[in-house]
Amino acid sequence: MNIVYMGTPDFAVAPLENIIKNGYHVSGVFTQPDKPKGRKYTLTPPPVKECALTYNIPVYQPNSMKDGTALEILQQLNPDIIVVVAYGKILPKEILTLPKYGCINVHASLLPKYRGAGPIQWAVLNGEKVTGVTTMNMAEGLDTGDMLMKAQTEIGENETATELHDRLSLMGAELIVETLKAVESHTLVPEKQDDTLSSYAPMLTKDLCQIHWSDTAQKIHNQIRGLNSWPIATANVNGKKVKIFTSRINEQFSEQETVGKVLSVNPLVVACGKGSLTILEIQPDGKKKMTSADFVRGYRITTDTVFG
RNA sequence: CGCGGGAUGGAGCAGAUGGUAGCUCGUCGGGCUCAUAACCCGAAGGUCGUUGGUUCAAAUCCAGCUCCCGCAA
Repeated sequence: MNIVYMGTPDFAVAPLENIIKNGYHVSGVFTQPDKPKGRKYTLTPPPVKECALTYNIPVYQPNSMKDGTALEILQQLNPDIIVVVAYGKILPKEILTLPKYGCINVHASLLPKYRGAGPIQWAVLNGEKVTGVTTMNMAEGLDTGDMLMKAQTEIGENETATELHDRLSLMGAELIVETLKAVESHTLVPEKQDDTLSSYAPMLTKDLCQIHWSDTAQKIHNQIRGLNSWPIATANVNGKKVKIFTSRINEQFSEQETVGKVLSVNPLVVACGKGSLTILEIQPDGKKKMTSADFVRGYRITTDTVFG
């Protein structure tokens, strides 16, 4: 089977590799153009590109999928199927219908829930207990295609979006290969999505970062987990901004405390609207990430300190 | 040349107006405890990122360089 793969970030690397390792022929990889990154504004290739190059697979990075050049390339590659994993571009109908078996996509949620660009993070932010990956036949709508296979997993109480991301990436890698095998043996039974159960998970923005200590400890904990590793939940201490990377829910100290007040310094515990949070990893503005113990020492945190 | 913060013993930080380098920890030794991440006593450990300049004298002032980080993309 001749496959063209489309994907961009880390999430899409494992699935690509697993497809290759299972002996499928990947004749071309589409990925987003290199983008300037970091303070020095250096042009950085997307992870999928670097991966594809190590396997000597031709890489294509069109700016647009709609101007016809992508279509031309695809016609030459003549894939039996296109596999799309977090590519980041909408495919026009001409491309969706080009391959014999169409385009299939791996999405990091149990569809129809969490359609969109941020399914993993939003599942954590909302405190979901279970999530998974879904493969589907791509349709013109965003993540609305008929579902092919699913795999589900529990979200750990303290699991961060980063950790979940990595696990789902591996699950997606397994599931896409299973799906491809099923495509070949024609044993798939596509299942329509129930649109009434759907929800949308947009890309994260920095508006979500600020912690409101009047929220429940559970909600803030979800916020911290879900925004890790980007864009990271933030708070203010003694007039300085800090990023909070890791926390644990603390049921004790729940009542009648000023919200945001430091209840304990070792370990560092902060009062919330309901319950309290133990802070484990924190990063002051302009500094490196450090343990809360180091933070308490260097920044003179006492039980009179109040987080804002 | 996008904006800004920073580089001080193993860790995190203080060190206005230049003149013996400190704090909270950690480490090592000892003590007290049935015991302890607790407490008490003592010790070791720093070319103050790098190069040059100003000065009788610079961690502290000036310039260049390297690296780290936040914002913006």
